[in-house]
Amino acid sequence: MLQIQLLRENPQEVIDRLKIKNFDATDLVAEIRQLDTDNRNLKKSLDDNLMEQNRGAKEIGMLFKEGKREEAEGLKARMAELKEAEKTGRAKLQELEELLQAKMVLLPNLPNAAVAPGKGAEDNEIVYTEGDATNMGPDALPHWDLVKKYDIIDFELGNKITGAGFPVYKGKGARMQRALIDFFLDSAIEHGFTEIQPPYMVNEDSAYGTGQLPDKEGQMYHCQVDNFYLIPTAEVPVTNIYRDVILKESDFPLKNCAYSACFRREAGSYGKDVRGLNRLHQFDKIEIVVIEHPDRSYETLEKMTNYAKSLLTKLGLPFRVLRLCGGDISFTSALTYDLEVYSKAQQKWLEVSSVSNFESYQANRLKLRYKDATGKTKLAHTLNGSALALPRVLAAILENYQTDKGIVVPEVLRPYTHFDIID
RNA sequence: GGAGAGAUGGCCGAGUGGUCGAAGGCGCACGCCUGGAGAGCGUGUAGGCGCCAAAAGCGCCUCCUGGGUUCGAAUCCCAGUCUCUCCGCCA
Repeated sequence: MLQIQLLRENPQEVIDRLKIKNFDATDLVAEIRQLDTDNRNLKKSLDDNLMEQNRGAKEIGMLFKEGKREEAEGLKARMAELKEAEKTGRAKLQELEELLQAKMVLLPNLPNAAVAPGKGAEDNEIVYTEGDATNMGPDALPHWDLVKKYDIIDFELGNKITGAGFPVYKGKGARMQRALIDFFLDSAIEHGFTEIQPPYMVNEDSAYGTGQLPDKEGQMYHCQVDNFYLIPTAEVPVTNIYRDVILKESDFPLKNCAYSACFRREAGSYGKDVRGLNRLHQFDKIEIVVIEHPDRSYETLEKMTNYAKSLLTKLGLPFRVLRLCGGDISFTSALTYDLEVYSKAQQKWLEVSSVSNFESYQANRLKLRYKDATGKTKLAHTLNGSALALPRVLAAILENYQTDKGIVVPEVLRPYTHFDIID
């Protein structure tokens, strides 16, 4: 959520910058400003009422003590009037506040100045490429054939047990998963991240705190009996650690990493992109989450992106980095880099990481703040990124490392897999 | 699942109708003291919102949450949530 002060002080800037995200905020901003004014006026009159009541109550106490009964009774009558006005004022204020809040969450985060305008994925800017992204011969198999050939992932079985999008990893497939998780976690720890094992279900407050609610409700699995949500990413529980927290400046940066299974309903995605490991309802991911001082968050974004890049380099996968354009960047992000690996058999770029700076947008909802040098409380900045999401990394490894003899395990993973080929 | 106890500031803990945003202690910060440290002494130490150009100042709200009683609620009543203990079940 944006800070309302921004709309008070500089509404035009908000409108202009949101244009980059192809979002026309003109009417919404006007509406919010009106609501905000009404809200403050009402609050003022309610406060005045309450002040009179507070004073009156004290006075009545005094009057009774002094034995001035009639005077006290007279005041009581006045109090009854005030109370009546208070009731209507309160109801109206609550209504206004809820409406204001509901409108505020409709405003996306402002994009950073580096975000280029654009319609969609095709307008993203390639800022870096690495490795050999040429295609393999016509004999190269896509991973959904490879996993059958070597019997390491069983989609049919997942179908039987649960449904589409819940694959079963078997034998060396399962061990590859475990190796990747360990490799990613160990690397993150080496880079100064603290490992967290979060809950896989969160309550409503947490889902709201990171912005999954009220918007993306349909994207999460909901456990209705207890009103819990299955996490779509570890970002949700890990960031919510800091909900309602006030940090010291010296606490920055807070660097956490977490492995978790992620659950996504993916309502509305069909077609060829969902084939094999490309899009699943349950998948594994290592997430890095950083809470940072506003002055340093962009520096940190670069570091996080570089860190994610280093993982792909070590795995020997060709990849590129995109700076997302206004049309493709998420609602809540100010600047996002996507990392895509090249899958030689599918002849396609696959997104394996997305690293974003949310600036204070998430922090505002989370009430995640810090005290600055002068003792003022201010909103912190939050950042997160995948480092990395497993299924597509695995898909790329399987495809790019296939040989006549089997799938060669990338060097860095061998200490974790304890085997060097899948055959 | 059954029975009971509880929820107060960063923490511990007092407070059962008004002068309580809240004693006292711990912690923390600053100052004095010291060669330095400790001890000791002193001062300060929640958050949100509004009025104000801003600071100062003033006002409102917050003692788990939401209602209620009352002129007045941390304190009384109702509902809910959470935590703890015991029993049962269980990886």
